[in-house]
Amino acid sequence: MSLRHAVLGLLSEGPASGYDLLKLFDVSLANVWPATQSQLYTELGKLAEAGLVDVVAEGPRGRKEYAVTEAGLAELRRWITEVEPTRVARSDMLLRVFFLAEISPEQARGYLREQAELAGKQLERMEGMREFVEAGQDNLSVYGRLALEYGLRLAKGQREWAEWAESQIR
Amino acid sequence: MSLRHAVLGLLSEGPASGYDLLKLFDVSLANVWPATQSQLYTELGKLAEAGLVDVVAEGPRGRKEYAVTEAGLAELRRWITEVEPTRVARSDMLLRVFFLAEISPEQARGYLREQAELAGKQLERMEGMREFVEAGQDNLSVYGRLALEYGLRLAKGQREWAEWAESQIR
DNA sequence: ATAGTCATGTAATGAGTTACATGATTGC
DNA sequence: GCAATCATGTAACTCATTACATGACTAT
Repeated sequence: MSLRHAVLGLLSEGPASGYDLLKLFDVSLANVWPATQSQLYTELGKLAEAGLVDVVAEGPRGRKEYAVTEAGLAELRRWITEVEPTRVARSDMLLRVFFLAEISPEQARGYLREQAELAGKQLERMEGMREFVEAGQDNLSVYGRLALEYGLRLAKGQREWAEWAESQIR
Repeated sequence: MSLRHAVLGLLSEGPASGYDLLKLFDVSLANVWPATQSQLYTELGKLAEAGLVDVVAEGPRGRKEYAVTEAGLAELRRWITEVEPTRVARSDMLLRVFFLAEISPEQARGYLREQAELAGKQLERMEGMREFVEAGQDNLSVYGRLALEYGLRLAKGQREWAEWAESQIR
């Protein structure tokens, strides 16, 4: 049930339309909780029905602007403080590692080398995001910096691990 | 479509029943790709229908032992070498970080401290798994060690990050 | 005028979770 | 005899992805 809370969280920064949220997801939560257009509109509908958000304005082209309600904010806070984050994060990258015996050592090393490179590329992308996020003064940017730092450390660790793992295979 | 490949991968080590696989998941892939009993039996059915596994024996209590076919192995190898691992790993732990402005600084620090502690506990659990995994000589254990090392590094990094992040909030 | 972007919605499908349902065999 | 464990299967529901469908407004 995290998409719901992602939407409530974004709306807590100010009212927005489904379309706005879609773009907001792309620049902020994309690496943490991606969402599709379809999912967003459906969720906004459910959220409105549950009274956690309200339609506060209608604009051109059928644009509907949503704002989070008090009940929505309460639900967001409850989720942050009282619901335990999911223990396991699925990783099909790591799942493949278990089965590397099924391919040749050269191929296995190739796989790990590619993972190291991908981590490197992601690292670069995130370094690029940094200046963007550093600029913002809104809540999302302030705390987004903590999340970005996590991402940077994760990518570095992943690259180092993949390089080490490659060296372990002979 | 990773559950399918997780099953093929486990069966590549030798024939097993749904029940066996369920236990195997718990001791090997639980932290990387958890699966429920229900999911496993359903997937085995589909896999058999697709010709990627065969029922090779039937035992007491309706036990069915499955073995991976050549086609199944080919599919497993194709998946490892040709299918790109998923880019983003969803993290509702990190998602909450974006919205920490919604709760008090004390609560936010508390949240991060708890994440640090949870990472510490997971670290201990994995240290415990280490001796178990170090003992095995099968393919799954050999490559499982690489995955375990990843988990250890990840947990350490996560703990350090959470402690750092906590210190950033005033 | 027309291309681009803004804007919302639905349908189909696949994947994952929880709960229910059932029964055989084994060890004490 | 009875509890534990072995063993499989199905149903209902939620969540996520992809594709389809439609149309209004804006800038050139």
